[in-house]
Amino acid sequence: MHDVAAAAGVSQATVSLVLNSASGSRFSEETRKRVRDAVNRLGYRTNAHAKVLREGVAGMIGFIGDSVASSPFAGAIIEGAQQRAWEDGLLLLTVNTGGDKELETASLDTMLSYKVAGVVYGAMYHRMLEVPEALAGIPSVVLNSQDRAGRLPSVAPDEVRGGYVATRRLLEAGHSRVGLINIETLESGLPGAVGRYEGYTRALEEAGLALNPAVIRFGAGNEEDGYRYAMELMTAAKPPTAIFCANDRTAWGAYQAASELRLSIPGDVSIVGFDNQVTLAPHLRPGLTTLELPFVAMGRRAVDLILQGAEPDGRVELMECPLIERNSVTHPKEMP
Amino acid sequence: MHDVAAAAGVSQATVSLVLNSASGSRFSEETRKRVRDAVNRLGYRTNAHAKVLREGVAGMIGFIGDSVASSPFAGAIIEGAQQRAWEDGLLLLTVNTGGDKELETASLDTMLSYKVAGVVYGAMYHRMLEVPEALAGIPSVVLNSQDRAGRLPSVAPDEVRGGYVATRRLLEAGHSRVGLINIETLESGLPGAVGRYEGYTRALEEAGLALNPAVIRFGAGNEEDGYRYAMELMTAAKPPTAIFCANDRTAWGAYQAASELRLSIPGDVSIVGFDNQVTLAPHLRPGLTTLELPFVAMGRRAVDLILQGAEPDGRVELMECPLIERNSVTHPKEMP
DNA sequence: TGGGCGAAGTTATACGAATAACCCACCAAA
DNA sequence: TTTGGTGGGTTATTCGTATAACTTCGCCCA
Repeated sequence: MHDVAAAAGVSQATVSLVLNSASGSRFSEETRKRVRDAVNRLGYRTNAHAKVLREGVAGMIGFIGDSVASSPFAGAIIEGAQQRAWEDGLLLLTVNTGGDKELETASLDTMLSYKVAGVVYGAMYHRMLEVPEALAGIPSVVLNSQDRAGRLPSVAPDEVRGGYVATRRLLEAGHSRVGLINIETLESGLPGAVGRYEGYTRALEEAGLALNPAVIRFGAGNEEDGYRYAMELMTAAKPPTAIFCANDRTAWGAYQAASELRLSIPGDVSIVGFDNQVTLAPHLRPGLTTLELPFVAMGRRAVDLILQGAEPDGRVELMECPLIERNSVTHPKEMP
Repeated sequence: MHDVAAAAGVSQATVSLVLNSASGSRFSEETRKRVRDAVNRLGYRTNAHAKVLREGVAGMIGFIGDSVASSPFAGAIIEGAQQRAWEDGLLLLTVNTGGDKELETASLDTMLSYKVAGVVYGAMYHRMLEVPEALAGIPSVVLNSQDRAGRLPSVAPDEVRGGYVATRRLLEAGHSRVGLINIETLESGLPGAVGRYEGYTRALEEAGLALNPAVIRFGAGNEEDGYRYAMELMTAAKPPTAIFCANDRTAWGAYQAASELRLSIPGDVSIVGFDNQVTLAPHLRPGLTTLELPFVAMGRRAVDLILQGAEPDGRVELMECPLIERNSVTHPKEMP
């Protein structure tokens, strides 16, 4: 900057003031031009560290994730966060801890050294987690999970509403025997599993239908169990006419079962999934109607909160999972 | 740091020297202890910006990607890069441009303001690309792609060798009629498509087999085309006994065709894929034998090069794609 | 007796920018 | 003539750290 000043024949302070033009038309147009020319000529770029040193806070937001970047889908979370950050001219300082607590502490420490404006603590899948104490010191929010201690604000998908919407979609198509292949809830206590189940029961209840254990199964959330339980359900005496699979992989398994039983989807059985996995849902035949986890929106929202100062008020913001219509749902074949 | 100095009853310089202990046993053990105690008591953390300001270069590496973070698989590239960077205590400053050139320029500019030690310019899939000029100024490497201008060093998968290994795997199992469903090469010029094809032809040649256009197809690399062309190949007069599908999605399509034709994999036809997509390859039945794109290794290697200074020597480092054995390959049914 | 030396610290300065406070010339109004 | 205001700058200081250069003290040896 001193070089620029010299080249423009003014003082360093003038250069700074002109560049940040905070002070309106404090300087003559001619001087301003000389400064700008010199800047371009010398290819000057302001040193961000000097700036931060003076101002106290950096134009960076820390992002700590367990394995977010390498997870096939949750990566979109980073994209959302980064988009939002950039809208305010901030960059993301990212770390994938892979669950390594030591790395987590150390990298968080480094981030704090860099005076990040805040920290997003993201998780690969929705759960309750322990957050590092050091986060208490600066604006921070838990993303795609919730702070077990209930202190930091969290942003997470609205699983209950998701389960409700999925089920309603089937009910409104005219189905009354709606099966469910969920992820095991009790042991895992996963908000996704618990919430989707709750949404399912709520929708049935609201429609005046009784919960029927005969058409409900709990599995591991993979295609094996999807296959196995769909097989069970569809070969039973009174098979359901529609199944809500609490994730897309389970739905894939159900597709395989249907194919093996020579049942058509959605002709013989309608299916709704959950997750909208881009490598799967659009490519199944027929395309899978499913709910999308709003990763990008959640990422954006988390940074939003940081930029607003993110008090540790323990609030949990649940974001809606949009229904993605494809072709796996229709009305039941015959209304018995 | 001045506070720490005051608390320990020494000068700021002493604190700095003790903390960086570069000067060996310059200070008495007692003084060192007093300093360390004061540091802990006050929860002092060195200000990274002041440090960078003095030293000129930051402990950060920039990562610019087109859509790497949001791509379901290439995200692993970031993980590798970050792992390697952290081994030297550096953090990653990441940006996803989504192809937006303006954002790219602007964020790169910001990174340079932050005096990053280098920049990794990563791509979602292997191709030739234009790199921003500003990269010329600092150590930088192109990752999972190549610099069209041939200036920056690149790290990319060895597609030719991958195609060769895949094909050899089938030849060594005893197949002599090995089909290929590749991605269209001519128009796209994609290194992946071109390279895998070359590897295929090389393996056949080496085995003394003639290239047989009747068992070769070029598609879009999706499951539709995989299905269609596998159908064509397997219903022909002399069907191949094995097919190398140049990506996993194509292989998935081939599985569907086989299923429809009531052909068993690998009993009636062996299949090798490419990509080792974690959401797909292990979940197909039978598990798909395929080649893995070495994302983590490539990410690591790119940062390695940066840390070594990464001269713009235009070198291209090709990294081997490991063969992932599952259950889609066996020897041909009968040797005609 | 004084010079040399090592141990243990301290002082002073630079890194690059932002900004409060000051300065000076010139003009208008009293 | 004095006072005051204003346009157009400049000077000096601050942020937090690293480190070269210097100081001080005690001890040993010629």
